[in-house]
Amino acid sequence: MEVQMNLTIKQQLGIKIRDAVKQAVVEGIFPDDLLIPEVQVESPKTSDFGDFATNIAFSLTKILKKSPRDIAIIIAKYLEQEKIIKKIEVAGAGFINFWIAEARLYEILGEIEIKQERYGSSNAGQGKKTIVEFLSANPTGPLHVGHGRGAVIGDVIGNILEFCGYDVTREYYINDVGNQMVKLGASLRVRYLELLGESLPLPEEGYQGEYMIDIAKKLYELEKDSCRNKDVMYFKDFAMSEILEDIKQSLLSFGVNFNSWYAESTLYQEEMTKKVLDKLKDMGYTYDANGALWLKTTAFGDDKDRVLIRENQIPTYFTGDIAYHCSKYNRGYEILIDLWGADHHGYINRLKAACLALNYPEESLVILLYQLVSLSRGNQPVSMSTRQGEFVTLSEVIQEVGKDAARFFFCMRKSDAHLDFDLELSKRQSQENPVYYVQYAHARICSIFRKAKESGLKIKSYEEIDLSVLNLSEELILLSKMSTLQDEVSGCARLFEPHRLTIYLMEIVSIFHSYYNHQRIISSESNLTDARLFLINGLRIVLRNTLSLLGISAPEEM
RNA sequence: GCGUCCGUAGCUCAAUGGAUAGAGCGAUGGACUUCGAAUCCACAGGUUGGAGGUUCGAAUCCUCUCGGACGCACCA
Repeated sequence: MEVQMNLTIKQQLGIKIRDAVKQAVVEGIFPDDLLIPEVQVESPKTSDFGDFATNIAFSLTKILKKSPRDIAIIIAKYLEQEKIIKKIEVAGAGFINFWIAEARLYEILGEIEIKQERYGSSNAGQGKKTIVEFLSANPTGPLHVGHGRGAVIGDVIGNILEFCGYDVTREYYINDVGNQMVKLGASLRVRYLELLGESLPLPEEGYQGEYMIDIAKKLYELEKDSCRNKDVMYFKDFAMSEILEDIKQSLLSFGVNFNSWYAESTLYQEEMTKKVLDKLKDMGYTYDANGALWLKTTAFGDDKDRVLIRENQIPTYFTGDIAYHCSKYNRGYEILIDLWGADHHGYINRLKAACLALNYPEESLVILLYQLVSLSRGNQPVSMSTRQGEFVTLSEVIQEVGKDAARFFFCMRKSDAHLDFDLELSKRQSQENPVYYVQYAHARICSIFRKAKESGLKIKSYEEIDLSVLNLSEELILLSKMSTLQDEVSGCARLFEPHRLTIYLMEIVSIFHSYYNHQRIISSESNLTDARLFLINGLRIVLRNTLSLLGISAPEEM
């Protein structure tokens, strides 16, 4: 069998199953006009049900008016001779279970040897220009733990899409315009004047956090008392650039890399906002009422119309956001992915409505939500108000539990589920955190190779090794699991669900640990040793590639 | 009041509409003279909040209901 470079085993099976159904049609066993449903090939939950399984018979029962079991038997008959299938079985009410031929499983190792760090990648995205906008936390304070979740999910989605062949930009939208920024400047001004001996009250809803005092001290060190008469805008600019610098630093230590920072103020400088407003007016989707300018978002599925320009003639945040999304389209992006905290969900319809009004294709804008993180320390809830300055910063958490553990933790959960981050628990369990379970497997494999090297063993190439000695069920299960990496990654990309990768890792690593505890990799049988070393080297690459998508290190020693 | 999301083992969470609902933590009992015990093995733990419905089949979809989180601005 030649090394199959393009299709995964799962994909191959899907095609063969479809062909089998077609063949049954050709031979008149199934009716000519049969509409073949999409073939679903799944990894069964237990290996008793084989390497893969399909439920195709169930989806045909209604059309064919036969029992699923009878249909399964018919289809299975056409697949018996397939070379990649070792054993086929009709089970349960009509599942078809497949065991894959060893020779096909061994090819996985050949494919890994060739592809190395690209193993698991694909070209599903066909280079489509994609922009993932995430985090976009207001530059009014340091990032807190809650931000960590959005940062990691966005970052990993970016990695996954890239690995699937999309041309990805990660962008941070900086809200540097508006009332809150004025309050930020005013708050700094008060803190600065305090240092000069003038005591003033903080502004209403000002920023009370201690970091503002630090920033004031820094300003004082640089400028002494020369800013006494500067206006609020001056203080705003200083505070914002300090805070942004701090945010960038936190992200760097968290392994999150944005390659684009887009300031809201740019939209006004480039008159994007005005252009968009004109366009919406020309299209007849706006009207005046109560002294304000409104957009008829209700015509596109929103609950109520929304204000574009307030009575005081200042555009709303919404207007800026429409212009911002136009700018993404204008910059040539075909797929726009926005990742928002779930507290913004009420905003979705409004933005989608605006993009529809401007004739952008509906499916090109994907808005993803992640549920907020509630923080607790033991049973005590911890407040996370930026304004009042009570929060645990992301940097502190990274320092306490480590980048890898924090990233893994945030990725373990489905993003639309609430997440309770218990600081006590995460610290207490830090040594037993699942991330170590995965990393330990990688380190263990590396350790075996150090041992092998000491004994003068080398990794031979795919061509040189007799892999047929790998015939234990654990070895075959491991291989079949390794074969699904690309399927897993593209599933994550399709559904925007990065947490599947952590689950994949846990599953495959648990097979490995068990295997390791029961079998010796390096033994006196040299053929077996060569083959097993080659097997775990392939696994090492699978682990490394998956961890790298998650932005988690794959240590050689721990 | 309206809307969105969530409710699964003691705890934190998995499970494309599929087979006997699974992991980890925690509890209990075992496994290092041998490639790393951050591991493995065994055992226990459930009316998937509740009630109806849809169908070959529901934790998943629909309706109602109970609990929780978050939204419902001419704030950002």
